[in-house]
Amino acid sequence: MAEQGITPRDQDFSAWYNDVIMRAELADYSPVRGCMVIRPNGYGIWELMQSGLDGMFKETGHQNAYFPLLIPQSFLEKEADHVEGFAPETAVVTHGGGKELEEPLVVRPTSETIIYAMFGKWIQSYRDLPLLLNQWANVVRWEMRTRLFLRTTEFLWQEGHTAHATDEDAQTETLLILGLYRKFAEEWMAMPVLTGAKTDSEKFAGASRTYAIEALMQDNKALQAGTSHHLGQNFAKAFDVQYQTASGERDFVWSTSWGVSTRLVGGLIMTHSDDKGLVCPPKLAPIQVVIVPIWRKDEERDSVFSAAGEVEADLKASGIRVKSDLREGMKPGAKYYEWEGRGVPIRLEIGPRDIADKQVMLARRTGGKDPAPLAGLAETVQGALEEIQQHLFSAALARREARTRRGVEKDELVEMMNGDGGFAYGGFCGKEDCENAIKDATKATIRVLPDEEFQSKETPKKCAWCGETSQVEAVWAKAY
RNA sequence: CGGGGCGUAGCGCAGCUCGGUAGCGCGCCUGCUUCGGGAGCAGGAGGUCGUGGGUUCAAAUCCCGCCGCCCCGACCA
Repeated sequence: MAEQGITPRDQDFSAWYNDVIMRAELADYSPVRGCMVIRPNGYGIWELMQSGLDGMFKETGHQNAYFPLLIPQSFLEKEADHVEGFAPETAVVTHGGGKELEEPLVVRPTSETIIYAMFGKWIQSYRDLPLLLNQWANVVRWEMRTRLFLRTTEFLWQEGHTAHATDEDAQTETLLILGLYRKFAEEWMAMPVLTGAKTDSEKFAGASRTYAIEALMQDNKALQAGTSHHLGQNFAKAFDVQYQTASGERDFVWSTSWGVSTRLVGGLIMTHSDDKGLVCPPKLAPIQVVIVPIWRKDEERDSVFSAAGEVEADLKASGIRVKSDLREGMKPGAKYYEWEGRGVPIRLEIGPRDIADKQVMLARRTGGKDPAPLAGLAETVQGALEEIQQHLFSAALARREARTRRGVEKDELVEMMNGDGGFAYGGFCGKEDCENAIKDATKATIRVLPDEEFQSKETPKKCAWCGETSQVEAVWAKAY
């Protein structure tokens, strides 16, 4: 046994999750409590996520900017709900250069406040709107309990902040981003998500409305994978961000904020990986193809290495992220295990027999191994990568649907949430009392009030808890 | 902060009950033989036993304090 084993999912999902991260060398615990080190394999996934998302933001007219890490404490206190939500979890700098600061500086838990302070300077006219900014940054939230990628004290994310002339424009923006997040989750991460609005009790501190994408993990718990907030005029009023309209009046801007974080990496792991280690969707795999040469004698090694080099160059030329594993003194089987653990989607084995037959063996991380002719190999591999991407999405979608129940009433909701979990659709009267009662009884929360596309054909008539008239359909689940 | 587990070599652990010169597996280094699913043999390097105090001729082991980590809950992206 070369390395320690991975705890099976059905034995202990949390242990499995940590084992996969360690085996794939995605991250490691750091000397700082609650903070992780993102290792090259994990950071490579994040970089690909960044690049995919960044492209979408720019295509839709957003620009990147950067604001300070440190925020005057008084800024955070200007918006009542915001301070209430974030004050308990901030890290505060009280000293600098050996002296106590006149005003403490908060390490940003999110950047609304400092950004609106600047928006106030930059926005005078309706001609300055919309202002569409995004920043890639780190933030700090002093959480009580942390988990690698899912909740760390410091985490990496992007936060978009936009200002608009009208409520409608801000609403359109909020939903545009929600749609981008969904597209990214589904097309890049192969992770199906529900979209919808949050209830008041789950919405962002300071927002008028919060929308989210929610995914179902393999342990049937939900993961909030991204949020998009309509902030109304709350922050504009707190920071006095006004503009002059075309007709000459003054008005506060309407604004939005939205973000996804390194938590997405955790979602990716828990959506696709198996008991052998990470399974990475090809679009986000830092290494999409690994070439493992096989040989006995020296002269075989030479010819196999040269064949591997040609295949590598061929695939690279087609834009495939490929690596040759030329390490000597390591048997092929050992390499297979290592690359499987790291989630590389495709492995190409090249030995003397393959060279003689003008082929390679193509093994998929998701199962199956077949010969593939050298002629047209790049196209074959490209096709296989696309199939794997598709297959992962379909499998995840099927898993979610198998764990989804619609039209649940009290008994089924309780049984499901206290049992195997999953997404439970049911009627909701809209009262916070019912929401809380369900949470107390099952630890489940309303993940979203689903968008039309996800709503049930038969609209629930009664609240799943109290039985009174339902105002809206809700989706419950236990969540990370 | 409450409950549970744990700190001994890079990693995973044994040793602790009953005190007496620190051990195993993996990994690492060197060499030879191997190589189509986790290689074998030989030699070798590597440890203030989390930390501070106490008991003792003698502490990884017994006693007291502290620190840290993981898991489950409350808080949350």
